[in-house]
Amino acid sequence: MPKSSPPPPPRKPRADARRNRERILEVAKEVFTRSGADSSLDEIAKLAGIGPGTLYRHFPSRESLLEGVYCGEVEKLAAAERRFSDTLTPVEALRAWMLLFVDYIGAKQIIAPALNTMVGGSKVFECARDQVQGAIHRLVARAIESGDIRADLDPFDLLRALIGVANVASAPNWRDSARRLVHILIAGSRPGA
Amino acid sequence: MPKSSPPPPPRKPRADARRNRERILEVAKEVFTRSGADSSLDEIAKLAGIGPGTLYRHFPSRESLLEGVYCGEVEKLAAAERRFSDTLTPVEALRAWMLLFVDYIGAKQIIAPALNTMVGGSKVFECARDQVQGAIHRLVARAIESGDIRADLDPFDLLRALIGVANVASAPNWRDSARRLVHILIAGSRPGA
DNA sequence: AGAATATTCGGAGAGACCCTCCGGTAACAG
DNA sequence: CTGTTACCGGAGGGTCTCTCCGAATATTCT
Repeated sequence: MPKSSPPPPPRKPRADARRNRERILEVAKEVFTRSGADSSLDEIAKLAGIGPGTLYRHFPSRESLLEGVYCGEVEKLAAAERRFSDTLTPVEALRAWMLLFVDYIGAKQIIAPALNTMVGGSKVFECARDQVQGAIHRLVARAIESGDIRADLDPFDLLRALIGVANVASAPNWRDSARRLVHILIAGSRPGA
Repeated sequence: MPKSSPPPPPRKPRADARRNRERILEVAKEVFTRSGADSSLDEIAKLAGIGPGTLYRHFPSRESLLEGVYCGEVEKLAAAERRFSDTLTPVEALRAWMLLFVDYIGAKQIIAPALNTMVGGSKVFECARDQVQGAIHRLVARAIESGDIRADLDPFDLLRALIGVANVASAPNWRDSARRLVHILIAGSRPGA
């Protein structure tokens, strides 16, 4: 007689698997930050002290590894959205969050190609995309409600601009430039403009 | 006794060399537009009906090939700058040129990584960079003079934003989004803002 | 505790790509 | 027409990505 219960939680993951997964994320984050998004995956595996097979079983594609690495950062961004919304005026919360976004994303070299999928239709990066899109959507809605931002502003437009700005994070003083651009974007989104 | 005249024009380039160079540019433009900036160079050579060696002699690096392909487009942008400056008010000339930039550059998928070097310090892309930087510099200077744009606006900031926006040219309706962003950028650069 | 079993590990290897080198060949000058 | 020069094109070394499979190990059941 077969078990009557439907397939129970198959088994709990093995300890070494979890350890390896975390070590991979740790090393990948460092290597991506240092050498950009097209670093050698074999090099990451070697630095993590595992074989390429193990790396590819945990993260079948380069993009899935990038997603794994930056999902943590994205959660911090989502948390910041809640914090800013609680402590700042709507438009200042939006500004602060945008500045933080530029710092967080731009500081890590070159997530660019992966980020593009965030506004595109790709299926990967779902977790990150939903969180970021939700955050900017709420921030903009609040700022529109308070009358500081034009009602017809599409939050995605701002998001695209932010990602674009973060893309160009190579010039020597890109950071100042990016901050000035955030101010320009917000000024250009005011009702009077 | 050596020739007294300094090295005369060494020789005129061979006919097949010029033919090959043009064919390479033609094919590369199509492939880059279709498959992005990291297409296989071997594939381009094969499609052009030549060997890899020939491709690499004409264009030693991937970036130099990209520069060769897009230098023509950039010249059209420079020409448009002159035309707009002659026929439009300063701020409208700036707006029209920015919209044209987005159309020209964003329509070709993925020049992104190469474009980044345009605002960065890289030595490649010099021809294109100088033309584009000169154009936006003149447009902004004229608009500042007429009082429609804040005097402390850095033209490079706008250029970086444009390149960023063009980077994200993947979403279904990126074109409308990009046009809205140009308007936001200009509105945010006005003196009152 | 000890055996059975399922899952993970890690390296070997196929395929693609980038780029270089060099012998053959075709164009230009005299 | 002949010599010289520059160009052509493919073969090949090195690197990277990603897959496959035997060996090793953690977890579970008796």
